[in-house]
Amino acid sequence: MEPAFGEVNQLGGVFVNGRPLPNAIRLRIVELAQLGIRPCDISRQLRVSHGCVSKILARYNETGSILPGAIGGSKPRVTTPTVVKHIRAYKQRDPGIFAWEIRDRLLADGVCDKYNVPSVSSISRILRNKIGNLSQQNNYESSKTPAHPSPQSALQYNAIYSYSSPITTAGAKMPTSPGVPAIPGHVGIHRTWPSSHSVSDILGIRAIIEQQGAIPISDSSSYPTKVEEWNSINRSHFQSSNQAAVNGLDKSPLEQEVKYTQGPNGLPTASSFVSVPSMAPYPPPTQVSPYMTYSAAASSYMATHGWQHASGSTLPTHSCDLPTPLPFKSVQATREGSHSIVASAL
DNA sequence: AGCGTCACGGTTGAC
DNA sequence: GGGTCAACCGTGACG
Repeated sequence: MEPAFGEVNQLGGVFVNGRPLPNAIRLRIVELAQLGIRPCDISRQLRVSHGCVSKILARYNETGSILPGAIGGSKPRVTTPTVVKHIRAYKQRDPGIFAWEIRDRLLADGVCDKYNVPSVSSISRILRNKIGNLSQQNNYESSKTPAHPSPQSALQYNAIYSYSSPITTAGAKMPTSPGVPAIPGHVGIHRTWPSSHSVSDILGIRAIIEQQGAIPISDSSSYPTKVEEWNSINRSHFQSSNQAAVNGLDKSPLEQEVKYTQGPNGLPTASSFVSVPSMAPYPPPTQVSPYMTYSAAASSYMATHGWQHASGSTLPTHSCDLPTPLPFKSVQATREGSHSIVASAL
């Protein structure tokens, strides 16, 4: 059950333990950093722990994505149907083939790479469990018919198992690679950034005031429900969407966040309470309700149609990427080593 | 004072 | 349907 209320950190900010910060806040962190605001100031202003700010910025710097990683789930199976299909084909072609030979062939044929090739024992298990019957059947059939595997049966098999790349198919939940949060090209953020605008603009103070009436803040900044879906949503929306999906980042996630906002009792959840006063650089925590923690700006301008300047001009729609790398002194070597693959994809 | 790092307690989702 | 496990999360504290 989602907690209706988050906890309050030392800075007076609200967070939900175990859950990512709202997209809007994450985005704001990156924005502010891009504007040259020091992480410590970002931390205080958004009332997010500096460790978190550091982590988000480091991740952004490394991957180009502000999105959190995929939470939950299991490692990707290496014995995908495609792999099984190939193993089966090898076995059919050469019933005496060894598991290690199959493994080599999977690599040689490009079915797998060194990172996802099944172990010999896995292959043996596949041979035993999934292909054993077929082999026996083939043997049985071959005893009745000339000893070559029926092309037809192979076709049938392919018909059953053929499935295109999970990524290229719509497979929304098909993992790109669990643990890989967001391939920047897909998820994140285009490498363009709004033209220069003032801090107050980007903080959206005026925008909040002006637009608050029309667009409930709570619609935007609440916690995401399924972060993992963001990626697929981004994938599907990113290129096609010509509306102001906030930077490719995330109109859809924001829409999902709306769901998250709705607590069981109808009360606003963590980040939905916002106040303009909370935009003050260092509002005294005692003054501010914990539920005002997440400043309005990010949420509200995220909620509006595109990143609207106070002037009303809409910022570039795919603007979540920054034009230049953030001025980091170092890139955090996170424990999430798997992300380096993503980073290298940049 | 600012920042990187990591233990901790928590959530999530595939298996 | 529920348990397990391994991924992730942000906080808070330490250096």
